[in-house]
Amino acid sequence: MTDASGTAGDTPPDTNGKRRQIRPKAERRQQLIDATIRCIAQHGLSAVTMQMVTSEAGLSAGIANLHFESKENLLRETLRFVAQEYHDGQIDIMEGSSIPDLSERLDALLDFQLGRGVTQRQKMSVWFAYYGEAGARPVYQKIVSTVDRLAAQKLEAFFAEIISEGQYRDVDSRDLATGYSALIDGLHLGLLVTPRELTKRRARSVAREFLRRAFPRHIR
Amino acid sequence: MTDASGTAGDTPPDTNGKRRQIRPKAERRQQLIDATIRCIAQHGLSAVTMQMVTSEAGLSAGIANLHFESKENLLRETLRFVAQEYHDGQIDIMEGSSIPDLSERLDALLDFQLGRGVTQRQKMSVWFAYYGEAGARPVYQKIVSTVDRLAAQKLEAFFAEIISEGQYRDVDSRDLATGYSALIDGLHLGLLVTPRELTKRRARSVAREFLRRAFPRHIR
DNA sequence: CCTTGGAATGAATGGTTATTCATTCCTGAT
DNA sequence: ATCAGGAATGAATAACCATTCATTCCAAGG
Repeated sequence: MTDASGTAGDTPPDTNGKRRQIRPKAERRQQLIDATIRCIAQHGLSAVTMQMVTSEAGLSAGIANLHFESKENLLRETLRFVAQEYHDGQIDIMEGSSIPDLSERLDALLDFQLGRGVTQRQKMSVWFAYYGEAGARPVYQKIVSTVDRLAAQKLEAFFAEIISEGQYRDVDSRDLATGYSALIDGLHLGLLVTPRELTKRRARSVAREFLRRAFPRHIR
Repeated sequence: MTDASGTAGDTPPDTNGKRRQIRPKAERRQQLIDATIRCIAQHGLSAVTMQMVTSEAGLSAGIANLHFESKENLLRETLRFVAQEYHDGQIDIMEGSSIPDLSERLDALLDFQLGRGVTQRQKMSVWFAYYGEAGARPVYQKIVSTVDRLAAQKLEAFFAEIISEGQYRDVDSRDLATGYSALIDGLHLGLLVTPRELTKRRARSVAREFLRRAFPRHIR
């Protein structure tokens, strides 16, 4: 980790080294949130300390309390960020005028939900760490509920479009959306806890099968 | 909670009061595990302290370290207990010669998985609290994996029976079992985190719908 | 009734951690 | 080049917590 400040040049234009750096507030906050995510993934939510986070961010001990008022605040904002990121991604795809074909859009959604970005252990760990605490912390429940509700509505509307286009009978878009969301959550859980038994490839195939049974004319 | 020791009798046969009570080792262990479950559900895994647990159990501070060597041990044994209980219940039903009819057995399984016993907030909270930490703690992963694998095999075999009896085509029992398990997990998660949006009744209906689409001649 | 093994207690201990704040020293404005 | 504002630092502090163990006292056997 000791980088090359080498011999002569003492103030090179690069941004590394141990010199104190002053950065915009927003940037520091994000830097700390990112570090928090890594720490939760690596050590588990219950083992995360402020020292750990600030050290992971490469900053000094007191800085997290400077930018977030308390540890609780930092954790809350970290959850908010992860939840937002996930749901924004989903909604972007579902509203997406970028992909006019419904079949392709369905595929894109599946790709996003079980693809590289979301199923990185890091993000999944954070996700479920908070879920685990949600039963006891109304604050967490509220954050997740808020973003979740919007995503659920969009998904329901999206499924309704597909049902209409495919003339599917005996299918309720709301129940189907709930089931699909639950299935995806459950698959994420499986990927996190029993990666040996459930590979990413098989998770995708299982989810695809669910959709195929509901929308046979839109999948495959 | 102060019960009727009433007036005179100072050594009644009841087990209450504040008097020091000596009990078998196994009983104390279970008492502490039960208290741990209640504490995790109420305060969240990361907030549980030994004081909290022993006080909840109505015992003295040092007793948890006496019967379990450490806090880590207590938490590990608590997870093992909850995992066992859940999977034993499932397996009992699936192996159940007590219910010969496959349709009825399927219903019984659903009843168990989304019925009173399992979906009590207490048990769900504990379940997901550990899942949240599993990403960072191989010990937890192992405990869950072990019981999970057995239950998954039984479920696959059970589904295979149904597929055979119903002559269902284009259905893979393994993928279906994985999907069903994931769906149930996801529904539990929804019941825990967003109880406002997902009622127990609707969760059951969603799961039932999944099974009906796979085994139309066995459901309804 | 007395004795004794060991279950249970709870005050004390030592280690850990969130938070504070006096000090340092970048950085942009003048 | 100088200066003021405030971002960043990190040592100090106070609170908390798991664990220990000397002491207490229940209960079974004699």
